[in-house]
Amino acid sequence: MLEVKPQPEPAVPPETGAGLSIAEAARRTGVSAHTLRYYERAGLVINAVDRTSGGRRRYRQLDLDWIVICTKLRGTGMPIKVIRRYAELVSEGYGNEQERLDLLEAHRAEVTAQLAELQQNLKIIDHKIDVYRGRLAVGDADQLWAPRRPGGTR
Amino acid sequence: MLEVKPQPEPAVPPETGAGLSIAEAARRTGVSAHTLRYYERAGLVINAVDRTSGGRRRYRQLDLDWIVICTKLRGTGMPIKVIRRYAELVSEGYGNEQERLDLLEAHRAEVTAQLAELQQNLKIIDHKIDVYRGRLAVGDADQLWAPRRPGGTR
DNA sequence: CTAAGATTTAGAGCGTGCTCGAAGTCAAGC
DNA sequence: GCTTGACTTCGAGCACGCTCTAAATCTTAG
Repeated sequence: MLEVKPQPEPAVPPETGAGLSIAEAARRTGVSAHTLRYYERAGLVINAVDRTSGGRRRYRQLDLDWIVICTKLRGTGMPIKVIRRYAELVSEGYGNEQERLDLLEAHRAEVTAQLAELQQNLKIIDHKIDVYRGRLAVGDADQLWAPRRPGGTR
Repeated sequence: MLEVKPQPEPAVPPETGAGLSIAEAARRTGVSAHTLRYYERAGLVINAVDRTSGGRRRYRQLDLDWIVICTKLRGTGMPIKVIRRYAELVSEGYGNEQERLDLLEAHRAEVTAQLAELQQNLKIIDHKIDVYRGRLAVGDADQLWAPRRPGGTR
C-alpha cells in the first residue's frame, strides 16, 4: 500500500455546490483518481456518484465516506470481491442486516487472526534484532554456535 | 496467505540420515514443494540444500529453520527481494551485521506501522459491527439518519 | 528388472489490485 | 471562439508471489 494520507477538509455540505471533482475526491480520500474510477468499475461504489451535465463525476460527502470505508476494508485485507458483495448488500437496503453482520464478523475474525500472527512474527523479528544488537555491542564474540557453514546467525 | 500449518516434528538430527525429501520439508515448514523450489530460485535460500547423487534435495534442520524464518518475514510483508538481500548479507558472513540490523529494524518499523493501522481499522470495523448488532437487536429503529438514498447505514 | 510414484528443471500461467494510455469530451479563462 | 488542462471510457499493462506444466530422471517396492 502506498499510504497516501487523506487530506482532512471541512465536510462537503450536503446539497451545497455541485460536489467535488474527482481530483479533489482523490486528495481527500487518499485514493488516486485512477483507483477511484477502478473502484467504481469494480462495483465497490453502489450509489452512483452524481455527474455534471457533461458527465464529470461530482462527489458528495457520503460518497467520500463510503470510499473511505472501502479503504479501511482493503487496508485490513478484504478482497475487492468481498467489498463488492458488502456494497451490494448495503445497496439492497433493509432486510439483509444479518448477512452484512455475518460478513463483517467473518472479516473481523480474519483481521484478529492476522493481527495475532503479525504480533507473533514481530516478536521473532525483535528477537533477531536483539541478537544483532548484542553481537554488535559485544564485538562478535558469539559466532561459535552456528558451526555448519559460514554466515553465523541466520 | 493460505496458512498451511507447519507440522512440528522432532528436529532432524544433524548429519543423521541424509536429510528430508522436499515433500517432507514442505510438510514441516508449511510451504508447498513448488514454493520451496521457487524460493530457492528466487535466491532466498543461500546455503545450497544438499542433493542426493541423483539430484534430489535433502533438507537438514538448518535449512528448515531458515525457510521458516523466511516465512515469518514474508508473513510480515517483507517482499521477496528484500528477503533475498537479507539472505545475501547472511551468506556473506561476518562484517555486515550492522547492515543486517538496519534492514531488520527498517522492516520492524514497517511492521509496527502495519500493526497500528490494522488495529485502527479493526476498531472501525468493530464499530460497524456494533451498529448492526444494535440495529438487529432493536428491530431497525434507527434507519432515519441516512436519508439520502435507500440502504441505510453504510 | 520393472512399474509406480516422487522429484527435477525451466518456463509459462494465473489471480489480485492496481496503474497507465489513448483518444475523445468538457469546462474555464481570456 | 480558442486554448489549456482536467476529465471521460475502457482496454491494456504491470508487479508480485506464487502455482502449475511437461518432459525427463530418480528411487523404491515388489
